[in-house]
Amino acid sequence: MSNDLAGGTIRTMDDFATVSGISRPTLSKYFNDPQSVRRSTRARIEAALERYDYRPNIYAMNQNRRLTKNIGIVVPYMADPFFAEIARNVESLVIGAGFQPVLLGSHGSPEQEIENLNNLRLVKPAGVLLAPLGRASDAGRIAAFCDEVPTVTFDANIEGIGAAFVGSDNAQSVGLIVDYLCRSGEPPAFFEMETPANPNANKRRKAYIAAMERLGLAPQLMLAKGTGWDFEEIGFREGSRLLKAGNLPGKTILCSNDRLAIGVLSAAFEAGLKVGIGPDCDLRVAGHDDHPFSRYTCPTLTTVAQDYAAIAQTSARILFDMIDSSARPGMRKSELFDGKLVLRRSA
Amino acid sequence: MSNDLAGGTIRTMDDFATVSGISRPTLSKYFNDPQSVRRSTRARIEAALERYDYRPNIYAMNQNRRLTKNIGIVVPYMADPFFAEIARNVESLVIGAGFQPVLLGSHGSPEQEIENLNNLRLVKPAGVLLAPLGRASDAGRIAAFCDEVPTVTFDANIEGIGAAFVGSDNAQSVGLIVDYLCRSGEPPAFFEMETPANPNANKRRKAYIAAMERLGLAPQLMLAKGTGWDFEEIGFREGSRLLKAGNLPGKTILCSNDRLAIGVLSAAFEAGLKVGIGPDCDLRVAGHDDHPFSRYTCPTLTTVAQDYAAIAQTSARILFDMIDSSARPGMRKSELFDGKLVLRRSA
DNA sequence: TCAAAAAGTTTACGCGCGACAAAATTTAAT
DNA sequence: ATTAAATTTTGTCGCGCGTAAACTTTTTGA
Repeated sequence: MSNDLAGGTIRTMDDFATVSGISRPTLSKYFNDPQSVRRSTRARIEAALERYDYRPNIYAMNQNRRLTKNIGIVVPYMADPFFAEIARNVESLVIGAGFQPVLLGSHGSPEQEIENLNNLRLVKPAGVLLAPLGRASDAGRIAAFCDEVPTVTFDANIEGIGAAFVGSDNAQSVGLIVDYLCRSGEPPAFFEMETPANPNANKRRKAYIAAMERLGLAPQLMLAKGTGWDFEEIGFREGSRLLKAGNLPGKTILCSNDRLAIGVLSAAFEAGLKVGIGPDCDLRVAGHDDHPFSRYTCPTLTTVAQDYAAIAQTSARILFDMIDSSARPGMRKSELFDGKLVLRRSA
Repeated sequence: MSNDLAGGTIRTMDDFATVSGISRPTLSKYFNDPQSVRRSTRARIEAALERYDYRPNIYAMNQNRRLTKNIGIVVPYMADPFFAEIARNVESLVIGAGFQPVLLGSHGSPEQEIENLNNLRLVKPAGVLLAPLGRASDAGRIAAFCDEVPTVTFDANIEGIGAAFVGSDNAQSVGLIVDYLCRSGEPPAFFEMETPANPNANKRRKAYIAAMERLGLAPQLMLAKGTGWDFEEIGFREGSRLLKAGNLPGKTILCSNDRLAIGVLSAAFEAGLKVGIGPDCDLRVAGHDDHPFSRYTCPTLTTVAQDYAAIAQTSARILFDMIDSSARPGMRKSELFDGKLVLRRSA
């Protein structure tokens, strides 16, 4: 339905200025922030936009701008539905705030993580929401990046890196499930990787020990060999080994995360063990995170849910505030959210 | 170690030309295609690059280029590990070919899918690798996009859309597993969604019917109510309903995809049914796709593996060829790959 | 009602690089 | 060594938009 008053297609902002009757500088203002022009002007622009559906050239737009409207989102492992979900959460907040998300996954590789940051540098992002790999991360390079670009980290904390960190209160969440497990049966042993990639694992181990000691019980650690991000495989393999060896410290296993627990459940099933809370059950298994798949395991997995939404919202809000005030907050903030117990059939 | 011979930092290609002793047009050629300059020149440039680590401004670069080095990758649902994996596969091929991947997920929403294509338009990609939602897709708009941008579709075919399609040969793969199931026990009933979002589901249903008739058996369809992409939930809910109703057509269920099967396995477990191939088992369940989680279900899931790697490589190669020859192939090609039987414990 | 403030217009410049043409240089081939 | 071919250099233009300054119009508020 578009009139070719200008005798051709609308390709440039100048063209659009001509057909819409609005000056180009005003249009420029509008496209950078629709709220920055008067209501009536905005209406006129948007009416014209309906008819001609012009969209500014992002390359020309961003060329002269010191900061773009891009916001980088980096997660350690996109094929993990947990991160895919939280990334999606964050993504929609970024869009809602009028920014353009640039979503990158690190595939569990520190090199890829740095590569992602380098690629982000090229798009001159206004800010970055970074869930680092953790222990494996090249902390020095990440710190250098954070010096250049306002960055908020989430999920995994690397001390001192990023302007803020938002995550879960592992002490609280682990305490919660340890309390539950002890109240409802035999106290749990803690199953985790020997050298976990994720810093949360260490915090959870400490939280487990503290919770047990608080209850006057002896902590029992079960350490799984293996590295990388194939947690189900590690949980399965090492779970099988421990179950077959028959040297379990007890009848209740608390896994450092749900993906390990999924592997352990699979191992228990293979070994012919009945997992659950009934008197006829051989084993109780619990996890941590409320992974999207944890409600379809056999049996369904008792776990602690992280507050996805709050973590996403808070980290995004902190970043937006930094961008607005165009200043780093004096102190590195650290906001932690409580987990919620999710009782299912496995424990 | 960078000398400031120019008395400052290297910000522009002109600066870099000065310090490297190479003319700017030659540098421009190099950055657009390193192979396009003489070997000795390339060496000099790369030596200088080591010292000054200059990187061209992508916005200025892409502004005047008709086609960028961007390649869009769109998958229907990033939180599905199957798609995350195939996306990652494709991504690495794109990088290997010297392009910049732009990865987008459609969150199972046709609107988001179109939005993704619109966003891609803005970055003027050299080409796009698109795994469409399928039935729900806005075929008209996607077709319009494919008119503008060289696009190869994969995973889900929408007839006539895109310059080529690369996927699995559902007739072959379903035939394979139907044959196996019939040979090793009771013939399977086919479990799928009533109105599946994915066009593969329809092809698989037809393939199932054809395979059964070829064997002289009566096809049995089990249709699950529900829409959307929460397949595990649908498989669980509808699986529970069918199992409880006790009106199963038989003792073997072939699911249209692994995610449904994961739900069905969970439902069977809840219902106290033993799934597997032993004489003491109540039910056999098989899936399709070899989903990353299918090796950790209880029991582990017998399924048909799609040839991820071949699909990714072929679709990428076809797209690269199109880009190189800067021409649409005369006929819409359709390449299909065979599935491979993956025998596990569930059937 | 009238002046001050806010918003829009006109004009003009520059960003960093792609693209091209013509001249100069290097390399390859006879 | 000489010529042709390939490559690089010099120089120049323009992409589409951000942005600043000076000016004009509209809105606001007492």
